Amino acid sequence: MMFPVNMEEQDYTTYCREMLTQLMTSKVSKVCLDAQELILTMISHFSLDITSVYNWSMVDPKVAGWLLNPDHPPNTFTEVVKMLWKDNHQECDQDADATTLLCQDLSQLLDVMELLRRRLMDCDLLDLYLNVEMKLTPILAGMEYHGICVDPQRLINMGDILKKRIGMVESDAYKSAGHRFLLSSHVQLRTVLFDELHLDEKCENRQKLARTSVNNLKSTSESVLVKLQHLHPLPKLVLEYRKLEKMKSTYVDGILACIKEGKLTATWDHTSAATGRLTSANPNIQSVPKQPLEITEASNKQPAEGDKHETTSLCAREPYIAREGCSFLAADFQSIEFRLLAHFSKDPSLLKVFQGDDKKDVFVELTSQWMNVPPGSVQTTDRERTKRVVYSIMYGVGPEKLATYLNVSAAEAKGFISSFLRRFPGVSRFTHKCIEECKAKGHVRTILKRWRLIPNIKSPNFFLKSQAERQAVNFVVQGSAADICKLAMILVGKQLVERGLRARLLIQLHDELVFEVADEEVDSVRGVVKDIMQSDDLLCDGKIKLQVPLRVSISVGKSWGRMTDSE
DNA sequence: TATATGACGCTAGG
DNA sequence: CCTAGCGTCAT
Repeated sequence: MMFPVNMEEQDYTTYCREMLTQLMTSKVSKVCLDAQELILTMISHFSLDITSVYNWSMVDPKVAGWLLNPDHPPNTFTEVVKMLWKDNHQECDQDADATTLLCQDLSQLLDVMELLRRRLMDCDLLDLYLNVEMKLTPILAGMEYHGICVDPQRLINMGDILKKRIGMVESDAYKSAGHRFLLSSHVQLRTVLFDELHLDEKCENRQKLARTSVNNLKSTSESVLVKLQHLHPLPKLVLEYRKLEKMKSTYVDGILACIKEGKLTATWDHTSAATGRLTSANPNIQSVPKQPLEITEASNKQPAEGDKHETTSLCAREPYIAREGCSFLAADFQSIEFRLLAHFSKDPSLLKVFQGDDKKDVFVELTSQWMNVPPGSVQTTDRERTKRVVYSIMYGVGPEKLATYLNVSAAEAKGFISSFLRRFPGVSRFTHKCIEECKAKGHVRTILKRWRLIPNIKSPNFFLKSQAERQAVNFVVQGSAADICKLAMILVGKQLVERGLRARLLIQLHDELVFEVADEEVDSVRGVVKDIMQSDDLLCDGKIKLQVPLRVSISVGKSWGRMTDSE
């Protein structure tokens, strides 16, 4: 590349912008470590329009390394080199000189990428790499650049309300425990609950209380406190304290700390989830609570009237506001993981649940099929239970954990699972197929051939082997859903640009996309987004056929906390 | 004595 | 099942 020296600064910037833009849109292969960061830098530095970077294409060695070994992605170029080198010459493992030399010489970048390309090809991952992952990179850079507007004053107000309430709950907790202690410390709480108050011994019909996973100590988690809350006032107070504290520390103070120049800019990480999902950090915007937190605020105006309480509802998503003249538009794949389970299992009864009327509630339909009762007479509790059972099977969790979710005995939970699997035998066939495939090949694959290596599938250790089996099944479902959502991001992005619509993707919540849209274009964008996400062509121009239709629900609002369904 | 780091437990989202 | 992030507690 040539850079002229005798140029005015403005001309120079223009020159660089033009040249780099031409380079980026050219057919020449460009290898770039951390391509997402480069694109973001270029957008900011040259004030480029996001839409102009969507067709940039580069290849990034780190993303390639992650696809090849998603559980241990390389974090630096050195690690990429090590990864290739280790696998190619396993015998001469200890020769560090060659490695460091290779890393220092960036002229090796092309060779490394060529090696990676060959490995991707051999592993049948090249198509996924070039046509999905690398096309996603500019979209992620755009999301980082765009950011989200947050009203800091709203957050500060929420923080004040929370602080007041936390103080009250704290003093109530000290009273009921009989002394002060660090309420946020699970270690101290454990001694108070079990050594001082002996609540575990008083527990009704000797329910099994959860243990901590590493040290096998008595747990103080939510499921335990729920079981203890009728024996003593303290557990309930701790539960409330934790909810308030979580909200304040993570979703008020934590978010406030991430606001820069009036907007929230999260980092979107392409390679940190082994399942192929995206993650966001600083802040993790994917975990901002959906459900509002109900708090009872003691009225301080009329203390004479005694027990007057006001209940306030705090919604963590409320302070997220669309820019002037814009609205948020959220598009949500309805129970996509469950639909994929039906697709993979090919179970006729399960498939039937997703065919026909879109307005039907799938969990009501499923409960009806399972229990042999008409959909009209399915109870809400039965519906919830069905949902839990389905997700437990998909996640591969055993009867013990399902029992804690449902608050029933392990034997009952086991009964639900086996009854479900008897009624929908395709599901068992699918899970067994996953496990067998994994045993035979050492890995499993998603619908777009993304893979995960699971060596523990042959472990002699029962716990490790069982965990590996759950991971194998879960990866196929969760990873395939991630694949489909990535395709949606790419195709919707492309279509919006082609139609010249002013809609920008802000957030991806695994099975949901949130856009910011100019008010006058909401209707057009809604149409485009829904059509594409529900289209049979979404999966590689229809080359891959799903056994079930995908359904998308749309909601629109000025605040992320107040979104209303929209046909 | 003061502060940095890593393991652990818990909980928000999906 | 898999993420991020906050808080304790030991080192």
